[in-house]
Amino acid sequence: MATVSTALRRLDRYDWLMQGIETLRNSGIDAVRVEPMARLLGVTKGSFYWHFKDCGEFLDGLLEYWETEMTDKIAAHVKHADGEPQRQLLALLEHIVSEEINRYDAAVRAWALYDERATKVVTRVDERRLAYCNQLFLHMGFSPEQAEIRSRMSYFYLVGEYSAFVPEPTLDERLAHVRLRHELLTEC
Amino acid sequence: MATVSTALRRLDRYDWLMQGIETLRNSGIDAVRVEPMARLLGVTKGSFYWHFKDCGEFLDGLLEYWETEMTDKIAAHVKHADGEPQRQLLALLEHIVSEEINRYDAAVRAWALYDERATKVVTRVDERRLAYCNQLFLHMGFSPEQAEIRSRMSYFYLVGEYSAFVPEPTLDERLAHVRLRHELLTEC
DNA sequence: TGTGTATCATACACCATGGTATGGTGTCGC
DNA sequence: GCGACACCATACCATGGTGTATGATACACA
Repeated sequence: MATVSTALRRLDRYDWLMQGIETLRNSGIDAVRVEPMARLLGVTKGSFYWHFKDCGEFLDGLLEYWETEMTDKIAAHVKHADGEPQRQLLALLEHIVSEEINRYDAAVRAWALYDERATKVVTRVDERRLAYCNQLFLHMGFSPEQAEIRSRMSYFYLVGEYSAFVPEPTLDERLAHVRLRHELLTEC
Repeated sequence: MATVSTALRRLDRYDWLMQGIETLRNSGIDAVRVEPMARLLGVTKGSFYWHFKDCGEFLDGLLEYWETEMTDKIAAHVKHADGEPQRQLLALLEHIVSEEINRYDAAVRAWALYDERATKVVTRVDERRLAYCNQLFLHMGFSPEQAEIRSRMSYFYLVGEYSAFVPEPTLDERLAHVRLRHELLTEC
């Protein structure tokens, strides 16, 4: 057998995790299997079981990656966005919509429906986001009751838009929608 | 072997479909497998393959059942709810929230993420619901642009609430939320 | 040049499932 | 009480997955 030595770069945990994220996004958590991913990576599952003890450890790694990426991105945005809360909210919504920060959200949510570990992670992320949104409305001067309903309307819209199966509007249209929602929720 | 003849009722397609719906709701589409369901039903897969040609036919049956149940329930509600569109919308939202009409929605949406047949069905249902909601706002006198954003806010809130992982409020709280949303979206 | 180590390949045992082929069994009409 | 049929059990094969044990291989460094 001619050992064709085609620039054989060895893989590490990160390569496997990236393949897992991609497979999760494209085909769902039940397509995240060792042997198919090994084929995609051009190796065998011997590689997988070198880097990970078993599937459980791999899935925990996926969740950890997703959670930190989510919180880091939000944190990075929140930092350079001070000012009045009204403008802060608009900037946040525009950022989420234009950056497609929720790109993997649907896949992880579907996963979390039937996996307790994923449920815990998604719950933490959702509660953090919702609490942040709620604070913005409180800082605008709304009553706790109004802040709650308005923050929920802001956040659930995003989740619903990514979860519902309606033809996705263009980016421009979505940005126009953001402004209209922002107007409706802050100016009355 | 003592043939224990424990009131052995024979099954039909409907029994299998109901088991499929329950399994789908409790454990997701990837748990909808023939042999496990057969165990739950106390039979073997011989029964399944008597009533259904294969898994494809079974899954089509599940989708058909879900779609007709959804549209029938909405249609049944719409009928006896005439009057001004403003009250009609409120009645619709209250009905959806209190009847938990979206009980299987999350499971079917998760399914539809990676299955084309399910995608088509969920898309039809979502577009129908959204269009109905949109018409209500148009009848209230809102501009097409405002009707679009308000109907989307109404509907995506529901989808998002069922998809997000935040502690579900009590029924009373959710009904209070419905009234606050309705107020915000119709009275300004 | 030789040795060690990280990394992967290979082979294997084991299990779950889809689908088929065929035989068994209760029930109903006559 | 006897066929006929609806319904299910059983046995079987093919496929594809997890996890393990162990052998190959290249590269780093002496």
